[in-house]
Amino acid sequence: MHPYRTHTCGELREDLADETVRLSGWIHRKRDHGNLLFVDLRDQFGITQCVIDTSSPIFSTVEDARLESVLTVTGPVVKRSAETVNAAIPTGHVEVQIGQVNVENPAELLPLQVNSDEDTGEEIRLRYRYLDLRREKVARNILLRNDVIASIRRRMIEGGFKEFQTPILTASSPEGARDYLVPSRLHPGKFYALPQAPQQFKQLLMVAGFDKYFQIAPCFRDEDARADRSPGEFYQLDFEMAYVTQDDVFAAIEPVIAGVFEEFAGFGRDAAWSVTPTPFPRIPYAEALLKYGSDKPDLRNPIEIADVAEVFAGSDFKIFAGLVAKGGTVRAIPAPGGGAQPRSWFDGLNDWARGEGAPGLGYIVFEGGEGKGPIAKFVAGERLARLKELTGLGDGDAVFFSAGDPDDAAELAGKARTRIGTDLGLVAGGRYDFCWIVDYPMYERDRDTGKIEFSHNPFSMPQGGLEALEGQDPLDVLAWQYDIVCNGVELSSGAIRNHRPDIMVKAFEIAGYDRETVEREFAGMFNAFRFGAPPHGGSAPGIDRIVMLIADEPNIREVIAFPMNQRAEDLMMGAPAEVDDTRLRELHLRKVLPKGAEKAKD
RNA sequence: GGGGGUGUAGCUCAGUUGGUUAGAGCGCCGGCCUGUCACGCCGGAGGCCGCGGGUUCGAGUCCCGUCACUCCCGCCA
Repeated sequence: MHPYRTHTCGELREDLADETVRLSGWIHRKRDHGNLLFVDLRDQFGITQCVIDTSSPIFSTVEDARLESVLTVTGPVVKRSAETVNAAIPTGHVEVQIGQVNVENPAELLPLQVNSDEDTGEEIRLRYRYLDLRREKVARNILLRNDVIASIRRRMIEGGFKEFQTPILTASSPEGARDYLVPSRLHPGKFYALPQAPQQFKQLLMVAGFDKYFQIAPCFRDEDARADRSPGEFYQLDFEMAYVTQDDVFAAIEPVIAGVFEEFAGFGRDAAWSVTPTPFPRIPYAEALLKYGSDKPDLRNPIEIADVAEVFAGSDFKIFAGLVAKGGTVRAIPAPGGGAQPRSWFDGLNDWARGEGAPGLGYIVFEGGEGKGPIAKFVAGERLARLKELTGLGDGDAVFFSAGDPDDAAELAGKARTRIGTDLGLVAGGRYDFCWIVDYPMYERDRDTGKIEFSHNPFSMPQGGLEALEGQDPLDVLAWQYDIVCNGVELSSGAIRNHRPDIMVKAFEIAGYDRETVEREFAGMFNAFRFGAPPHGGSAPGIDRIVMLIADEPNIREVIAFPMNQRAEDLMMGAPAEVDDTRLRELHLRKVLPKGAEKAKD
């Protein structure tokens, strides 16, 4: 007989009755009746009830073993009587009569309760992650992650993509985040950088003649964390295709994404969530900003923002009229059915808006064919009629206003849209609503410096090519750049790349980089593009976020086996850690500077 | 770097207007219990109330500072 097990803890059924089996696992729970003891033995596959009574000489060995100790038990499978069947678990029709036991590893007092789903503080969970991972919910998420990745890989390979590995120790890349640096021992004073994404490598694979590339790629960025953004490292489904248009990229990846979501849409739920059918809707960036106040709109929220500048232009409401006259705008956020809300709800939204740095949120309630509320008296007659027309609202509804500089007004309107939709219970549940955001501007003006900068990836092909860059205001140039968004979460961004050195030079020149800088900073790619580069494009959906959405988890740590905390520390392994001077010297580094010294000039 | 929230037993939390001995559930230790499956019953141990300072006759509670964790902004696709 195998020293540890003949079956798993999820495997035994009635047909094995009277057979002697051996199981190994953790003590999930004990029920001690004094002369009769039940032990629930758990492994990845399930839980099996084992039983022993005082007639056995090893009774006290089992009784003394604490929860989460690892046991190997041997004994006959016994069919349970009808009254003692536990229909709640698959193994509930049988139990194992413990004949022999071996305590493989006893457990000390636990810092967290494995057999409970009660919340435990993040710090303890991460410090004892191996115990946290024993818990049903976390373990299920991590297994889901495996299944999702396996499904993605299968679908990509079936789609003709080839999987590649690209370097981890590489040069700083131009993504815009801080790099993680690794000092070189062989080259004093020089550093490798961990890749923020395999961006240049995948483009170089296209130049190399490989037609469809993909990789479940680790990416490293030294930036602060968020609930949906793990610090330090994360994984992307990085892919790239040669000789493609934007339509081709969408057509290739949509069935993969939609397919994976459909496959797992029932995860942990009574009913499967619906998934947007392909092709996913495409929303131009400018339209998204106007209608949703965001380039990652949650389409489960039915509210659509309207531009109502004309309603207030030249009106007696001098604040808005003045803003419009100065080139500002007024955005209306409809609140269908909002008229039924108490005054305190309107006041609360106003307080919230002030907390966001806005002067407030003006509003009008439609009632009995007229407008009510603090600013309603300024919007009467034709203006009121036009407002109703633009917002599609009527009696019983309310509308809020966000006014000011178009960018600011759109942003506040977007946040208000989310709040109002949530407050009024308008956001649909049980759905994965996908869309593409397309037609991103190539450039934007930095609000502080006034300088023209790349708005997204500098390697995107401008729509219209070189002519577009030469012929018009750079701020009007659109890029072949796109994001895929699901339920308000940005899953990826991608682009048709700029594969022409002449257009690259021009594009960077507009953003203030001379030819020499481009040739030096992006040497690998720039050189490659001189030797026959195919038109190409791709994208890189975030693996962690896909799993997060499928698992319906609000925090990315719930779908990562060993995440760092918000301050990018691994509490379990003790990383980052100090190193001794000998090792620093070997790397040609001197003792570290005291805290705060990074700001000083020397 | 900035703002919000939290910090009380091993874990999750309660703790009234500042009041005398800081509680509960789970876990742990001991006792009873042969059909439970979140077993039940009885008893027990376990507390720098994050840390430091202050106000007060008296502080878990109020004030100031600080640290940790977390969420958000900045940052980052």
